Amino acid sequence: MPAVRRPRPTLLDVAAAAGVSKSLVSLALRGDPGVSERTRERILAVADQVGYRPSLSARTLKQGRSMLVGVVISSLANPYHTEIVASVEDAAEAQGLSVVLAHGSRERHRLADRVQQLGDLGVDGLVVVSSWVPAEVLTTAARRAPVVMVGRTAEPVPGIDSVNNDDEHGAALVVRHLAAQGHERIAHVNGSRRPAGTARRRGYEDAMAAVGLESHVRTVEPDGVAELLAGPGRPTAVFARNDVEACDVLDHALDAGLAVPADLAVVGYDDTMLARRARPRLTTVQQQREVMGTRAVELLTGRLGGRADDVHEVLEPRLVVRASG
Amino acid sequence: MPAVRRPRPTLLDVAAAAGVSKSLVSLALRGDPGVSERTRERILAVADQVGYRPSLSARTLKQGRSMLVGVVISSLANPYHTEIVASVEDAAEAQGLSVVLAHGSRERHRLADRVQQLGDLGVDGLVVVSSWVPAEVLTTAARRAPVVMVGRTAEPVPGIDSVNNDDEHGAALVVRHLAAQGHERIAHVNGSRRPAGTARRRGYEDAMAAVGLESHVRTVEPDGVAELLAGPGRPTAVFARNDVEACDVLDHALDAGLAVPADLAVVGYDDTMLARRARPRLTTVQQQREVMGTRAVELLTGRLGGRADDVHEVLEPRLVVRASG
DNA sequence: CCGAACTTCTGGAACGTTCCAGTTCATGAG
DNA sequence: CTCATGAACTGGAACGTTCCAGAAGTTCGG
Repeated sequence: MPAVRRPRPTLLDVAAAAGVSKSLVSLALRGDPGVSERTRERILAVADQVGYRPSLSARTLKQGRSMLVGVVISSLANPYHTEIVASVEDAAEAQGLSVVLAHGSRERHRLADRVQQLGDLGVDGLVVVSSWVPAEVLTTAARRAPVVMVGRTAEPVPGIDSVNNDDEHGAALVVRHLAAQGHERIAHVNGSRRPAGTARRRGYEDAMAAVGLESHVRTVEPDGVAELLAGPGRPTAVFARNDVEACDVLDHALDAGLAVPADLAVVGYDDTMLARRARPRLTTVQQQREVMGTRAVELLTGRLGGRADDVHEVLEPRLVVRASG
Repeated sequence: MPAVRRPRPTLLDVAAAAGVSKSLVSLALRGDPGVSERTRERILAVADQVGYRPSLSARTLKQGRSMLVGVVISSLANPYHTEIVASVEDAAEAQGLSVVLAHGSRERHRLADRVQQLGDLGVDGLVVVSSWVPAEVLTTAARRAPVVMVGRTAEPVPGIDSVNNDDEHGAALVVRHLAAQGHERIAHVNGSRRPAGTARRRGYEDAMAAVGLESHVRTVEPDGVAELLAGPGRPTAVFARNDVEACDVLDHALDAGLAVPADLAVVGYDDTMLARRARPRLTTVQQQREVMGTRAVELLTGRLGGRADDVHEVLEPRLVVRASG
């Protein structure tokens, strides 16, 4: 099989083979009612037989829309992000939109490049699952197609919608849960200066104060965990800013010979598959991921329908209590 | 900021604003040497100022190529797949190609749809990171753009190149390693009927025979692990077909009160981040993932350069010994 | 001072669609 | 028999690029 790559057949080829005009082929393939049953069938058969496939570039160029939603994600390694992507995809598909994914790991400018690239491709909307994209890049992109930030909302950017969970509230849920179990020395592991991290830290601090534990507030960087668990006044509970870091805490606890949750309660955030795999199973905060995807796509179509005012959707997170604390 | 979406500026708009012809703008933006320095700078400035961005649909339509590589992946949840994608992306970028990703989880036909879709989009090459795509879909796709299967190679498909590791050999490495440590009752957990699973099973069986342990060959489905570890003649070592299932084995060992590796050695396959996170750290088989991406892109460009014969690249896997066995 | 050679720029055709304005032809009302 | 109606189909323009052939303008050897 020599795998000869000849120029792909076009509408004209199909038209010639079927003995009709290109316009009629176009109409038939798109299921236009004004084509007689007999001819439609014949055209479909011919198209199939010559292996015709439409050119999305040509269609996009002519129609000015692509029926494509671009999704930009900063890392494929973070299950939280990828799980959101899946929910966006399901929602888009339900609207007859297809999703193309781009990820720009490592450097920040690569992410920005990918946003532009998807824009150049002609997507009808853009979902950004990362707070790591400069605001001006988003604003520029939004001149051509609506943009929604999902899951990792940065400061609101004018003209850009967002869907997120209430990180402060989620953190408060954790603190109240731990406090209710009698924990007082509740530490927080959080090395992030980005919006979600900041909000969770603030939620932790405020909630600690609200339950009268402000004197026990103690926030450490991820690489300070070993030290945190070694000291004499070590905490009885640790709330980590996400599941990944919670797993690291579990790991350190194991090294330090601490039983979880007997000696140390550990709680994460995001309810990713890491939480469901960890031993003991991780107590964590669940965001409504499927709702996120659905709402994101709704916001896009809303913009395409002409809505001009910004919408910032905030979903209520839910505490999932498992074995770790 | 009302986020008004006006029609994007085109070459003609830039040309008008700069007082030159559209052709010259095109040349200037693409860095053609036949444009005088002065004019180029002026054009670039104007383009920037009106916010011009090229239309990839128009360019692809005219040029017949998109400088895009499509990557199709069956699941974002499998770290093995996503880590391959990252390596493909790096390699493509180094060649001036951009990557668009599509994933079709769940049903098989969705995956096939995404392959077609990327083809319709006009990608110059397709990398399929999944053995779950029907051969005839690949063959059809290959008529328009070269296709390479990576990492989960199915039976060779005529006209389709592939890059994979030697699963049989990898399995043999594991068996030899365990046997050398004195293990005899080495069981195999493998519920996959797909090519990689089958090859690893065969590699396990053959290697067991080669070290004189054919009487201890015992292969179980993933849901038979609890039973496997409970019985009286339980194995002293388990080789799982991938890291995910190895982690499940670790989980069951914990439930059964077995110490790893003292009571039970556990070995995985793929060397994903799961192996690096598990406790104890998982002994596993590493495939040369970066090489995979590079070779995959090389195979694509080779085809684009006119190569007609199929290439099936087989990389040698490497055993990574960690704490679990 | 002619024209060759080069540099710099331009206009139009083409890529594969969609869409609009028609055209053709049969049907049936008057 | 005529003409309006509608069903079925067609031709050409347009979308935003690229690319080719060629048009200006400039330089320079003879």
